[in-house]
Amino acid sequence: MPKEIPKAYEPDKYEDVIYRKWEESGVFQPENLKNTKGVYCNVLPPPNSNGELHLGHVSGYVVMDLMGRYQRMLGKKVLLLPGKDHAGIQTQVVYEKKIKKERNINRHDLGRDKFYDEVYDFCIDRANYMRSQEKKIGLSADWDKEKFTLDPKIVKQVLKTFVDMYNEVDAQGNRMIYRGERIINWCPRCASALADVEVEHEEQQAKLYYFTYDKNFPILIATTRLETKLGDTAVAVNPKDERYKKYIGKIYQADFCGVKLEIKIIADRNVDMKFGTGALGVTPAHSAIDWQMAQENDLKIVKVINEDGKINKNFGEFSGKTVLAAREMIVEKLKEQGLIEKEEDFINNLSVCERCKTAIEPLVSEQWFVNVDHKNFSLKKEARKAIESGKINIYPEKFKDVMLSWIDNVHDWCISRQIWWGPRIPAWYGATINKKEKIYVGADKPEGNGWVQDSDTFDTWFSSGQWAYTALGFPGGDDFKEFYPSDTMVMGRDILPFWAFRMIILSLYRTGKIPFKNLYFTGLIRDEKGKKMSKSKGNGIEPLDMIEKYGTDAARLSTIIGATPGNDMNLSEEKIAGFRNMVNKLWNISRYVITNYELQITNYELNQKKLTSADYWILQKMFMLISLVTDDLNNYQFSQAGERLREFTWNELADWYIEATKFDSGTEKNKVLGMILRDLLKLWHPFIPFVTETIWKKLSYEDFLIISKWPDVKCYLNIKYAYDINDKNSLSDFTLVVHLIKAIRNARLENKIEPSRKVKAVIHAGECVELIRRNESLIKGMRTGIEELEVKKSGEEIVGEIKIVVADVIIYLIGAIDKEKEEARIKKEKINLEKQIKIIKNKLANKNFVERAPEMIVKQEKDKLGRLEKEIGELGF
RNA sequence: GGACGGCUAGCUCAGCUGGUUAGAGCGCUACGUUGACAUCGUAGAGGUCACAAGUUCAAAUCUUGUGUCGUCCACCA
Repeated sequence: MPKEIPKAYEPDKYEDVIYRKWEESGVFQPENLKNTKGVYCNVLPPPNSNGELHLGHVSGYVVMDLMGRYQRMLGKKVLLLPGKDHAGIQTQVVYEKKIKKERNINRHDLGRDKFYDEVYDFCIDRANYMRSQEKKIGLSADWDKEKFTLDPKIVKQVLKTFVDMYNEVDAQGNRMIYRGERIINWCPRCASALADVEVEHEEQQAKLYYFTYDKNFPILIATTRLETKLGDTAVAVNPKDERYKKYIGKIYQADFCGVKLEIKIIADRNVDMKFGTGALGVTPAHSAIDWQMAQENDLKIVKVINEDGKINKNFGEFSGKTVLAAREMIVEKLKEQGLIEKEEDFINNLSVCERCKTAIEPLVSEQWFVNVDHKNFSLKKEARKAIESGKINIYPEKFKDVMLSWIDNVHDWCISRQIWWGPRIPAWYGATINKKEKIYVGADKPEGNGWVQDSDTFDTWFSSGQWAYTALGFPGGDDFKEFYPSDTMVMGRDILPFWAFRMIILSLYRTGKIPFKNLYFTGLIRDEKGKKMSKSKGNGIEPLDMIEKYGTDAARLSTIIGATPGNDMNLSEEKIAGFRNMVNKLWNISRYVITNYELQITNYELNQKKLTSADYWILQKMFMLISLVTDDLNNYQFSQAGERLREFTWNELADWYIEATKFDSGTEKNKVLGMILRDLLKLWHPFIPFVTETIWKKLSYEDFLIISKWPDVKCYLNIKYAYDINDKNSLSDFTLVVHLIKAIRNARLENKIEPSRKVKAVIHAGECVELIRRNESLIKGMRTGIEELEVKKSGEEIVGEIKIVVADVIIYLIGAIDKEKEEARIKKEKINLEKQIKIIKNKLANKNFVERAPEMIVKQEKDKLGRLEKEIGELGF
């Protein structure tokens, strides 16, 4: 056994080496695992391969890796399947910025094909870098199977889904995927349509204008967007509004700043009578609600704003102007004519593009949509069923309701994007015959000439939404057959509507099965003040910097301990440093044990006659720890499991048991310590794989810790304890010794006895006399400063000395009293005891309590009162 | 407007299905080079568990209401 171990754990000396050895040994490949029972699979969320890993990725991967390692140790055939996402719009935005900055060009300068090729290379490059980061954090994934969303086999399936859904036609001829002119969210900068979920809302200060179209128009209306009024075809009022009832149904011709409008007055119950003037100018082409009204009232739809964010043709002097310029011109003109009655400051919600934060223009455009409530197969209803029935288990549970309410409110999903990066929609348009457009939808280009492919690409979530099965090699792949549906899916709570929902609906449609059995949401990681981390604010913590500084294990712990599932967590560098200390503590415990003992690592046959109080105690604690941590992990209580492990390692093992071994005379230490260290390393391994594997190696085990078997409580149960180890309230001998030692230390400090000063102690131990005698060396050795110890069953009260009472045991410290300080200490003790006694007496004086509370509880209180009164009596009150 | 979540020690948070003297880590105070660890040890101080009412023998824990901060959804023309 090696005896030379460095004082401090230095992660960078071991991490890369160990990771490489794991990889080389093939343990990340499920096929290489021996004697497995059952399978476990987690299809890892593919990060967008256009940047680098941030803390959010890390915290998610740590959870997944933790679960994967745990399941592997349970003996399952474990597959953690990694991948990368091409991330349509986001990557295009990133790359456009890059070429603008580096080469001062835009994508049109390159042309579609060249642009695509460059972005592809860029993604591969980023993917390589990000993979190295994923390895750095210890992810035990099967890299041989890594997938990319643009892998031909995967794209083929994505296109097939599109074709299948297009060909899904109900009795009325409605397709599940259809092309149509509808109002959509348009990002002028990305020059693309966006799905509803890709739009964010930001509050902004705006002006609300009260105006009429011309001097003959009878109704005053309010708007913030005067320029869109060029496309108004109606004015809507609430049907109950007495002010406007008489106008409903009438049609007015108006001259709005030189543009002829035909305005119909319509009634709609959604109009808020209290807002503005209670009358709303309806612009069907540029507002979702108005568009809806236009459908219901058969209104004309006049497009005002173009895809480039400028005013459409046919609007005279306004045509070609930007939205803002047109607005100013109209304000000017209306003012000249005295048609603006007033302007009000007003805060409204501006819609912006989730990716580039540009203001969204709602506009009518021809796009591809998924009908989420199709008659042949209602995606939303099927998804609801899968979740409600519990086939998909959502954790934490509160997200089940979030998911369901989201499902209920979902609209048809716009899946076409006018960008270049990503798989193209497999639709071809033929030469027009008889002015009717010919369309062909199919995976491959149709026969014949003149077919032109749709220039749009897919919403990236249409592709990543199929990841759960495409990544596993659907339909024929072995992994798909063996591992689908996967066991766990982990993602940040922010992408529930984007990803979780889409994966569920698309998987149900394509495979007829749920994509995964358990869906676990993590919270978001924020800075120490609870602010969102962002590069521009400079408050982000770079995971790789932290790993370099404190080690991967510390970084992993910092994202696990203190995190409540689904709740956001604040993280600071100090916190990570704290966990570095934790890792180092474990290192030093091991260092001490390894260098001081010839540890048994194979034979744990204990000679129970030789076990000491401390031995029994730590074995019991270990038994409890294994049971509880196992339960915690089975219930996704990672933080709690981590805290238990820290508590055991630091406060029980290091502070008490290891300290005790320095004075304890037991002969079984090499076996007990061998068992404890072995199992402790196993329990810690899923959390902090590197340091545990490093120590494991120093223990000269043949196999890697990563493929060792999860601890079994059986060997702890075989020990004959003097008390019930399943009862966590039962006091072991050692617990009393701990209380005694703490009380002695406290009394010394309170009496200001110099730490170096040795004293004599006399103990009147009553029934505990044998127990105290057995543990004499501990009581003397463990920083109590006791040199001479006299243990008796009972004796005369020793007056004028420090007197400590713990349960039935009385300790006198001889010749060290500081009268004043001792009095103060006793007084404090007394107040404390009295407080407790009072509480219990009050309870017992309450007739209702004694009568109605369970007998157990009443007895507990009575016993406690007896004990406390005895103690307080001993102290002389 | 709808919903959800937080509000517990100076800070970050645990406290599940009601019964503990309300806990942890960091920070703070005092002391300490004791044979792994100063990335350490020992001992402390510090909280009307946001507020109010209710249920109960018993409430940080359950119910209702209020306040406050935050998040999401819808949407404000």
